[in-house]
Amino acid sequence: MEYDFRKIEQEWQEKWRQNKAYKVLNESARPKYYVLDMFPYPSGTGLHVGHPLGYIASDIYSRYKRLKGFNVLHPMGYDSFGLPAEQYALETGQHPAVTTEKNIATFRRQLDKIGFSYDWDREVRTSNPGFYKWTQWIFLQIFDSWYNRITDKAERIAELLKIFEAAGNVDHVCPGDKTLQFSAGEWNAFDERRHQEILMDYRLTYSSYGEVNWCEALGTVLANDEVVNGVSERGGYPVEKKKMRQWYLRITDYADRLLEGLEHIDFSDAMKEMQKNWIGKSQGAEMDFAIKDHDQPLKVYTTRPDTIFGVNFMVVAPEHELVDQVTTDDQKEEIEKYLTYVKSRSERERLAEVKQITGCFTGAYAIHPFDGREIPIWIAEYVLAGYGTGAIMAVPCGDQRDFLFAKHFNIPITNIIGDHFNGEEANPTKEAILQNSGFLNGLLMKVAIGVAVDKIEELGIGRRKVNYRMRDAGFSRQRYWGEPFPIVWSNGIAIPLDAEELPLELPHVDKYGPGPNGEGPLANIVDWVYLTPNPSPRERGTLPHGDEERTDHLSVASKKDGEPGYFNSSVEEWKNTLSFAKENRKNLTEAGDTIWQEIRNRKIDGSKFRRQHPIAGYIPDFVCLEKKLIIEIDGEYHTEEEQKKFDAARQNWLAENGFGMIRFTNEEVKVNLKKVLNKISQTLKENTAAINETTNKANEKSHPLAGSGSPLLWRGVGGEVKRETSTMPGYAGSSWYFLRYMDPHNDRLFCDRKASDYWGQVDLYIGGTEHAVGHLLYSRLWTKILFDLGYIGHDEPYKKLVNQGMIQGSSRFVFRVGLTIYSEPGIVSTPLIFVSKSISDKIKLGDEFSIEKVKIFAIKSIEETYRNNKGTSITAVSILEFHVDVNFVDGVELNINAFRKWREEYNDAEFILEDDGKYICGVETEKMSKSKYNTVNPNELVEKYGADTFRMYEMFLGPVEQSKPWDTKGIEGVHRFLRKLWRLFYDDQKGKVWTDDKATDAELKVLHRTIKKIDEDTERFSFNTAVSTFMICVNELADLKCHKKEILEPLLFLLSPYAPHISAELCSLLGSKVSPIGEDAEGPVYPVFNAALLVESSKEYPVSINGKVRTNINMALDITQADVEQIILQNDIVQKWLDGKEPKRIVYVKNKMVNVVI
RNA sequence: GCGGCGAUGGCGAAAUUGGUAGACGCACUACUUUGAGGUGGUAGCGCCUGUCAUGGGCGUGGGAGUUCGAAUCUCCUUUGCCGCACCA
Repeated sequence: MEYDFRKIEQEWQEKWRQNKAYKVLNESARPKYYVLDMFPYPSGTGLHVGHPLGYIASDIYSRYKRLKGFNVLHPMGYDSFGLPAEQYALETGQHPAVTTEKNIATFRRQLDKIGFSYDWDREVRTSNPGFYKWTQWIFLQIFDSWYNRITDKAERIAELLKIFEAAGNVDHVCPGDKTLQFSAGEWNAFDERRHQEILMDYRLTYSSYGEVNWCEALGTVLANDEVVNGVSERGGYPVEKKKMRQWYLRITDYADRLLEGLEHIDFSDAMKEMQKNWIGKSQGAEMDFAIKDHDQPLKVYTTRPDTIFGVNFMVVAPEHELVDQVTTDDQKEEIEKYLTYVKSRSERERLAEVKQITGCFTGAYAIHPFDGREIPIWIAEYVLAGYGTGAIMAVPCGDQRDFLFAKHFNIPITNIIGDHFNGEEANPTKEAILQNSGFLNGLLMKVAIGVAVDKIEELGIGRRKVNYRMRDAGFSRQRYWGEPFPIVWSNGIAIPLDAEELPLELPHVDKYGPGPNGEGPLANIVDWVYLTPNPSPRERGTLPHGDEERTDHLSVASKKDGEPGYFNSSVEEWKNTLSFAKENRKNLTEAGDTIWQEIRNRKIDGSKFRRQHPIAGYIPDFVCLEKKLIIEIDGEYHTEEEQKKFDAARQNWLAENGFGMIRFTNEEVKVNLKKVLNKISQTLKENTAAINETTNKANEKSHPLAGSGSPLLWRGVGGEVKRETSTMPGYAGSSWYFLRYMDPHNDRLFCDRKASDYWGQVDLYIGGTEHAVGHLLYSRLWTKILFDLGYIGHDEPYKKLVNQGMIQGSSRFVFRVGLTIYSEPGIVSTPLIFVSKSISDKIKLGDEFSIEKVKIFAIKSIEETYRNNKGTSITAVSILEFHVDVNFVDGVELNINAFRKWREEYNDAEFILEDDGKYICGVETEKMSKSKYNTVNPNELVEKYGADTFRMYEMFLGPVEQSKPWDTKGIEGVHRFLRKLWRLFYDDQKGKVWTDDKATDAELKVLHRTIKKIDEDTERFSFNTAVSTFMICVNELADLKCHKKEILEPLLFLLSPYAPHISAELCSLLGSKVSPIGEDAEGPVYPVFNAALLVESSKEYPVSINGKVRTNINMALDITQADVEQIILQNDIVQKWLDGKEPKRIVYVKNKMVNVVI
């Protein structure tokens, strides 16, 4: 019986799927364990061998934990919102939802082949409304929160309101505007708009104008971590600074807690270091320098207040607000010139020319607070507006940049550190004794820092200050394929949707181009954006479609109801309606006029009524848009039966959209105006409840206007109401997805507290380093906020993080000959010639002989093509390198035939080979990528060797955390091992060879050594050594000719996490009572190590002379020092090395070794 | 410039606490199974040197140090990768 891995793997995968072997429940008597992979972005290129590395590692660990008796949560999903799908849509017109769906299917097919133990019932996709409903919901919770510095946690905005009403903001500095101060009285006197503006400056997600990273090519803003060296991380497009309204996460409020939290989690040093760097906390002082002939001081930030007497000049950022004010008339021109120059330079140029020294003197002087010196104020690019105060005190003897600047502009340098400064370069030491430093003279700099700040604070010219490099994270993108913000704007105030109105679904678009004014594609969908009933074309902004093809909900409704006259179906019709309405206003009835006089100018309840204002294509007598109330005065026209029918249909439609209507007859108005007005006032008050009801009804029916926001909240705001048209960034969904896995189908909450309390933190998180400061930081932030708000019980999402290394591709190159041809009679085409590695090397080195050889070869080829062409000569030969698909290369030898077929133009290519007739390719290790033709498809390997082999080989390559080049060749060794294992059970010739015989001590020793090692290795993620251990074990059992079930069955349980299919098959053939997959286990089924079996009574002690091992001597393990000495000295080899001398010392370490020192 | 991580045979690597450096696998060599290829099996395989044979010297990027003993600890240095970067 052969090891037919294809059949075995297919059958078992099918079986596990059918009996839901990997289903995980939220309640269990067993302890929980949560193993998580970073879910993939489903890209169009599918998986290469680098992707599954982490998945295999986590799968092995999950299976291992399961066998050890844990209830293991091991889910998988897709981060399916994102830029690439949308870029693809822009290029091809295919809807991102469609391509994403397709890509996911491909991913799933590939993943399934590898035999993972995911519970697919818990799958999440960030682009599913069922998922992003909760992303939006969490966003709203964050929106409704602020950071209380006193309790040091996020709290609800309602709490903040209470504080403001009672005490103003004296205890709570406004993070958005630190200068803002108001008392309770002032607060209470502010109007609603001012309230909302101030609250926005406190919210943890907020919208504000700010400098953003704008990427023109991508048509969107990017977060700081998405910009690398001045270009976009994706695509490498230029990024510029631009002022725009954006949403932000106030992550800076959490800087300290994010920093502090790192102490309690198990991340690699590198990872922690990266996060620390990103947060960039620095301790220093902020201090004011008076400016000569000027009221306002210059505020600077420094981490080295001890160097205060070494200041020789001040530098402020070119963008600094004081520049304008302090520049003297003499310098105005120079400064203008410099500012123009700075503005002309893109971010990229600035970064590229970091070492260039530029700057300009403003003509102004600051006054040194201690010695009264006048210090010139300069502006220079090297000071950034965004950090600290945007101004520095320059100490050239201690700071290299200041030093270079001083040298460049011939500014004198004060030395305050004596011999530590050599005049050649700055010395940033803290160990020097200060000189020329007034009251700090004679102090060690380290000590002087504190002394200086104390003095500064005492004089009231500055204070201790902590600064962070981290900025608030941009949270909006001018893009389509992301979560829509559950926010509507009304007269500049952001109003959150009600929870019941979520999810706010992403509307369908046909075009993905940007909207007007730098807005995203959603801005093009007028009907979706504008919630003001029946907005005018002016309100709508631009018109996306041609007039004739405009088919919005209004016209749809009109067609449905068969009311051609009442609803607009085109702009033309709308205009008609409008002019009709205008006409109507001139011809008010008597009753109408009576009412109008009573309700105009917000006379009733402050509600704004309009008369004859077109709405939903019809023109009611009066309408209050804020409260969605219509008043009709029943004229004669409407008494006709036919018109009554229309009225009913219309009223029905209006009701569905949240409009209430009250009607009066002309008589009523004339006879009892007071009663009529009372009724209006009454209805305005009551209407809110009715409106909510109708809105919900509309939602259920998924009317085009469904989810149009809560009218209740618009009260008192009025005016144009439109949706936020940005979408959330890629990291929104991934900031909390690990919580959704715990309770994936919950439609009442993002995750039940019971579920999150049960599963708690992710015990093991495996993924790449590329998310160090993006996803990992943001998800830590969201977790902390959700914790503060009481939705979950832990404030760090991941207990332990393991970063898998990158698998690099091993690229292969071919060397094409580049020829410069001189041709007498006319043009000849260049022959396509490829030379093998050694020849190309020689040509590159300028080896005359090889160049001549190639020339002759080329001439011959040309002459053969152009028979009589004798006038051709070759003047120069060069070498061009091209990536060649690694699949055409066996090791380094090119398969010439396959290569010829690769591209049409290669069909007739000629090859100059090595002496042994082979074409040898160039080799280089680089990132695995389709464009480099060095990707290896895991499915081809699974097809050829099986999933078990593939899994083990990926692990065998080396430590999971290390980057390493892929080499397909080695997979044979692992495959050999699995076949060797199989032969312990079944032999090709003899068939079944396994027996029920009793195991010997030697065999048990082999088994238990293996159990111990595998257990330890798996526990510490040393999967490569575990695979070796399996190999050693099988080699030893084969040597012992051991075919005993007693030994082999436990071995299969050990192996099962690594190679589940073969283990399951062999266990089944052995007739095992328990599955090695662990699906039916109530408790641990993992083999238990029995130390007693490994106890030895003696050991081959290595004996070294002066540290070099010379022989081995077998001695009892518990032998004493005295006995050792006696035995050792009798040994021939030791005698030989002693050469008659007495040993100085004999070191004996029990269970280790013996060392004789001569 | 700052920070982090590494450097061990032809290659991927192992050495968990300072205790026999190179386990395991690939590649390679020889033999064997087979008609042949593949497969399977046996043996060899760090470098240098040497023999009838036991052997000897060197060796974990380089240099110094601590130690009876260092791939492992300390200092210096070279170099590679990764991250941050006019961050005051």
